[in-house]
Amino acid sequence: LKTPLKQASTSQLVLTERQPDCQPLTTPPKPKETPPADPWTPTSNLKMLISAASPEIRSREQRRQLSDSSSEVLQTKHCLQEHLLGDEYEKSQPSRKEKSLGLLCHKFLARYPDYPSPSQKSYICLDEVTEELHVERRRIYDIVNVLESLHMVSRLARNRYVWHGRHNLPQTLQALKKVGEENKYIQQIQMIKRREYEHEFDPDGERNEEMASSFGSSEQSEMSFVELPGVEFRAASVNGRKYKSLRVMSQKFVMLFLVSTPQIVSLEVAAKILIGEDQLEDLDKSKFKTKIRRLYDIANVLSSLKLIKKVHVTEERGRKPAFKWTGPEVLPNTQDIKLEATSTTCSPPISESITSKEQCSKALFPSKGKQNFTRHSSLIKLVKSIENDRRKIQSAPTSPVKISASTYLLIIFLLETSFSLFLSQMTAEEMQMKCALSSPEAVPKPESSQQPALSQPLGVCPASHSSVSPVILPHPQSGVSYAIYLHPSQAHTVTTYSPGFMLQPLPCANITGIKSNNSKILNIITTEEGDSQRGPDEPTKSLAAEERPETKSETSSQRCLKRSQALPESNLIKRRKSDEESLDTSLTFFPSGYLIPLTHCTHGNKAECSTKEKAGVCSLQHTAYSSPITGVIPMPASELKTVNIPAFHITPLNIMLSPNSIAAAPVLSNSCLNSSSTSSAPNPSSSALNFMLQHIGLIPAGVQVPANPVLQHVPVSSQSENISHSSGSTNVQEGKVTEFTFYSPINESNFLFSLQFLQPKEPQEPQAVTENFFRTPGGPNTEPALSANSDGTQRTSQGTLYIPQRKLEVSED
DNA sequence: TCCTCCCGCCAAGCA
DNA sequence: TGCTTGGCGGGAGGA
Repeated sequence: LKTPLKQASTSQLVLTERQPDCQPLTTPPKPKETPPADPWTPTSNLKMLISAASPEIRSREQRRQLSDSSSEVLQTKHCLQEHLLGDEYEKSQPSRKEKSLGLLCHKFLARYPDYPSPSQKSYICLDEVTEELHVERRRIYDIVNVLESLHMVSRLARNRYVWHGRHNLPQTLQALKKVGEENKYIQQIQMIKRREYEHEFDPDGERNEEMASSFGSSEQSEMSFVELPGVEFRAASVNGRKYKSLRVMSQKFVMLFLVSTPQIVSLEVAAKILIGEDQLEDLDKSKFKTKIRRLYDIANVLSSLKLIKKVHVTEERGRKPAFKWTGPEVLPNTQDIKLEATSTTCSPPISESITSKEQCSKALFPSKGKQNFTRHSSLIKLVKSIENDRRKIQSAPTSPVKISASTYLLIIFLLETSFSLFLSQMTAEEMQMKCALSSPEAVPKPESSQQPALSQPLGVCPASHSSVSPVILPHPQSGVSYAIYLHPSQAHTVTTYSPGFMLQPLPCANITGIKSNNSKILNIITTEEGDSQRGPDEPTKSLAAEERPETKSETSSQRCLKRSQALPESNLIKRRKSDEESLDTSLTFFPSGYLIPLTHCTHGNKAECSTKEKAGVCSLQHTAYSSPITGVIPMPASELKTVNIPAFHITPLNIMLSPNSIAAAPVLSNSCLNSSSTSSAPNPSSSALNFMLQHIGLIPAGVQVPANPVLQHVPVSSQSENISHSSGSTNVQEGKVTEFTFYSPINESNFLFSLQFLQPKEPQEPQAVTENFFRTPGGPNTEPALSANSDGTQRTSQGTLYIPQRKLEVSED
């Protein structure tokens, strides 16, 4: 049994990639030709190893020669060591980088083909490897253990492993994803992030206790090595150490990527989850540090396999190392994979008919048997057909459309509530949250009829700790705006029913990957993902980073408020994908979503848009329509290309409306809008609250909930800097902001969201509401909301819904 | 200063 | 009992 030979092209590719300055692999020079007097350089050993990986020297004889030469080189090294002074010798040693596990793994992988012939088994002899690579066995174990976790190798006997290559990788990843879903890793991630967020405001809170309960007992959550059928697992030790082994850690680490959306996992979160599964009560620094060390080891190997890539996630608390999944996309299981676990405490067999996603679906949306709604060409045709029908309906003379702010808020709240319920497993009592709405029941958005037909998308981020993020954007063809609600686990089978709204799954495998027909009107809502795609030198990022205020002495509520004010500017800079390069980098982040037409609960007369539509200026109508699937219009994937959805959003919601919108609101007086004093702020109507609560089923129809006392009106003096940066608008820079801040009635320190009303210095004439009621800031060239308007006169008339998010940037090293 | 992770001790367990 | 395997954490290089 001999170590199999690696294909020449592969080894050269891998090694030259890692060592771009090395020579093309040719027949290596005989080591004997190396003059002994040559100084031992840090790269000489590496060059020799590269030569060793060359196929030309793969014959037994040549390998023997190489081995001889290696020993000679070692002798030379020792000799050199004797003759050199200590410092000189140390300097002559390979640098730390050149001895890194990642590079070693590259060299290791270069020895074996990615896809070995199934008929010919490849064997790995550890002694051989350690000798040829000149490393300690210990290091090889690190590599092999991680490879074992992916079933790329398996242990055959002492000192001997079988090389499987990447043949098993898709199956393994699929299995790991499934197990990860069943272990609710996504929820654990969310929980940790939520705890982190809350910890900012409650540093003395009983964090561990809550976290322990969220993780469940360590026994229950303990999971051992995930095996594949046909890949025998023969760990050297079958004691308790196995459950802490690098193999299991590696698998768990990979699971985190596979269940996350986006597939970025910070080391901190990963370590906490791994610790949490072991012994949460021992969550001390040293243990955390150790986990981090091991994760680095694993990450190095995974990076060498090109499964992950290191990035940095910058959020408000600083820059954190993280890794982004760059491996193959793991599609949802189409057939159950029988997994075997070596632990009795492992998850139940995965062959159960009800998958995690289905369970999620049922938990979330318990009714209506509709399930899959697969995006298919026929579906697109159907959508077009429906849209045509709707156009015909809408072409009838109607009155101008008014969009209710409560419609938006209702959606936001509904989504937030529903998903929070599911993800955080809120209690029923918590669900009785009395969330007051300060907004008018109908806040029309004055808008010029000359508004470009294809307007800005609207970004909406839920208020807190939900793992899904809706984005509302107009639908140019249909004239209806939609909330796109993305499921973090790429749910593809979820169908929901909710009073007044229907959520339609949009199972786009890659919603950002399809070229838009109207890309110029689509804008990026900058998110963490968006940031991650942004080059480090892009101005928006630095702008956002610079403008983030930081005051350590502020109180929690102040921080909340500050966050709510600061976030828009830093995160809602819309970004337009103007070239293919940027498009490419935006791929694969949001594989699924739900579309929620915002036609429900429109108020006032319908828009008379037949003529406008002909003129191409009024294609968006927020009118109720009655198509065969009323209320359910899948968003063509082409329009989703440039939409980035925030994924981490333990985020306050910050809604900014134009004063003109407010002016048109029947229940909000101008005095309120014009006032920046707390005393004069009127208590907002509770009708919107009742409307919303009824819609989400928290209270029966007819029951009225009084205006919520937890609503706080927070006057904000001219936050011109915030506003101007976030919107890019110049004509609101000097505006006043009246802000309503919503707190949870359960925990008043729990900031939910804030509603800000903008009043520019020069009031605009109230105008008829159009589809462009809400806008996201930014856009093409970072000012899409403005640049979309050709005349620029409508900017102040456009209501703006700013969705702040936690400051979080992802940068790649 | 902090991140990153090499390095090797040493314990568990196998042959 | 020697060897293999691998958990673990000190501490140093590097950013």
